[in-house]
Amino acid sequence: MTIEVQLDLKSGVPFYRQIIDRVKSSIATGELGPGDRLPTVRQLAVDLKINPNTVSRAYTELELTGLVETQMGSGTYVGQVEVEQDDMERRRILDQICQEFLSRASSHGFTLDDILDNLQQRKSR
Amino acid sequence: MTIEVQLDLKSGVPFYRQIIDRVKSSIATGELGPGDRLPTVRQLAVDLKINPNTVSRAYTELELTGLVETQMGSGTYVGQVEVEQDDMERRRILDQICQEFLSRASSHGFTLDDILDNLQQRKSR
Amino acid sequence: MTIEVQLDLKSGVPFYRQIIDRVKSSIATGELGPGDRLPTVRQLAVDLKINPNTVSRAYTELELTGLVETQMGSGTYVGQVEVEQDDMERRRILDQICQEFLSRASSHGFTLDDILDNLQQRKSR
Amino acid sequence: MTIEVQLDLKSGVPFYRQIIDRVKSSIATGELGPGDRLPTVRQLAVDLKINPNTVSRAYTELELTGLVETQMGSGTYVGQVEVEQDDMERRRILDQICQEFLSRASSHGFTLDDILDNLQQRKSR
DNA sequence: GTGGTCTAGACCACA
DNA sequence: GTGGTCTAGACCACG
Repeated sequence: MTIEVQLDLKSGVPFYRQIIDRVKSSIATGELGPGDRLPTVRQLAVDLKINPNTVSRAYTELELTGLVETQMGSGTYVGQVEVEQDDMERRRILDQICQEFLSRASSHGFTLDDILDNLQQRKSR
Repeated sequence: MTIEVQLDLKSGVPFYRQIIDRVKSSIATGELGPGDRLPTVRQLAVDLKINPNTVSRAYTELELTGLVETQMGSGTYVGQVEVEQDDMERRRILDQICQEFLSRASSHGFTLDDILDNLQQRKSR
Repeated sequence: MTIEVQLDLKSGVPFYRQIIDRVKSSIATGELGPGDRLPTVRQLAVDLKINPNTVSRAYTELELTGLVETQMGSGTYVGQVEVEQDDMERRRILDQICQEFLSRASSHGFTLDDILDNLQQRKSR
Repeated sequence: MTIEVQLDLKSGVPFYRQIIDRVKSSIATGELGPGDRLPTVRQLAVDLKINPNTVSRAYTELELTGLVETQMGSGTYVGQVEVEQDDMERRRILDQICQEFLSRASSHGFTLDDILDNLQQRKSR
C-alpha cells in the first residue's frame, strides 16, 4: 500500500509542505501504517513533476519529526507511532486543535457538517 | 459591517493569501456585500501585527480580480459585481484546511477517529 | 554577541551538520543565549565560502528542533530554552550520553583528561 | 591482536570515515602495530551490519595513504612504515567529537557545566 | 537502484 | 535588507 499525492498549484502552500501534510494526514486516517514504504524520492518527483530536491526536503522534515524512518539505499518508511502523555492532557490538546480548526473553517463559511462530510469521506477511502 | 481576519501563523499559507481567501469567502457567504468597506490597510496591518505591504499586496490582488475597488483617500470597498465563489473553489479550500488539520492532529498522534469523535460531540451539544 | 563558525573540510561531516553542531554547542556553553541573533544566512555563507542554501538548511533544522526562531525579514534568533522532565530521568540521560561519548573518545585513544582539557577550554572562551 | 570498531550512527560522520579514523587512531596509539592484521572486509561488514562495499572503501583509502597493505587472498595488514599521527590531526578529531558531543547534550538541554560535573565525578571514582 | 549533500541561481514573502 | 521556495544538475554514500 502506498499513497497518491496531488499538489494544489494554486493554493500558495509550498509543495514540500503539501507533501508533508499529505503524508501526515494519511497516517492519521490509517491510509499509511507503520512499516509502509513511501514512494521513492525520484518517483514522487516524477509523478508530481517537481524537482527531487523538493520531495527530499519533505521527507527530511518528516524524518526529523520522527514520523518516518529512512534507510539509506533502501527507501523511506512510516515509523512506529509512539503515543504517550496522560489522557487528560491529550484530550485538552485535541480539544484545542479542533477548536482552532473550527474557527478557521467557519471564517471561510464552512459549517461543522461541511467538515464532518469532508472528513468522513477520507475515512472510507 | 466589516470583517475580522485571523491569520494562521503555522499553516504555511502566505499571509496575503490568507487575507484574500478570507475576503473572498466573506463575499461568497454574504458576510460582505457590495459597497461594504474593508478595514484600511494600516488598520488591518496593526491588528494582524504584520507589515502593511502584505495587506496592501492582498488588496491589490483582490482589486485586480475586480472583487474590490479602491477609492483613493477613502478606502477599499467590495465591488458591485456579484461574484459567486464557485463550488470547486470552495471545495478546494475545504479540502486544504481539512488536510492541514489532519496533518497537525497526526503530528500529535491523533487519528481521524479521535477527531471525528471530538467533533461529533460538539454537534450534539 | 554572535558566534564564529569554522568548517572542517576534511572531516567528512556535512557542512550543514557542522553549523548545527556549532550553534548547539555554543548554546550549551552559554556562548549564545536566548534572544541572541545568529549571523544572517547570506553573511555566514560568505564567511564560510559556501552556498547560502546550505546555511539555510542548517538554520531550518535548528528551527524545526525548536532551538532557534526565525522572524521573516528580520533574522534568526536563539529561542527560549525549555527544560523539563524529572531530575532522575535527566541524570539518566546525561549519564548515557556521557558514557557513549567516553566510549567513542577512548576508541580514538583519548583519555578523560584529554577530554576535560578540551571542554574546559571551551568554557573560558 | 585486532581492533574493535564501533560506529556512531547518529554523528553524521560517514561510516567509511569512522572506520578510517578508528584504524588511524589505533595505529597512532600503538594499539595496532606493523604487521597486525585488520578484520576482513566481510567480517567487519557483518559485525557493523553495514555493506561490505563501505568497509572495502575505507580499506582502499587506507591503502592509498600507505597505512595498510592488502595481500590478495590473505588479508589486510598494518604497513611497515611507522606513521605518526600528527598532533594537529589528533586535536582536530578531539575537537570534532567534543563538539558533536556538546551539540547532542545541548539538544537535551544540558549545559557544558552539567557535562563537566558528570565527567569530573567519573574521574574521582 | 536508494537517499544525502552541495552548488548556482531564480523568484517570492516580508521588514 | 531578511529568510523561504524551487529548480537543474553534479557528485557521494549505500544496497
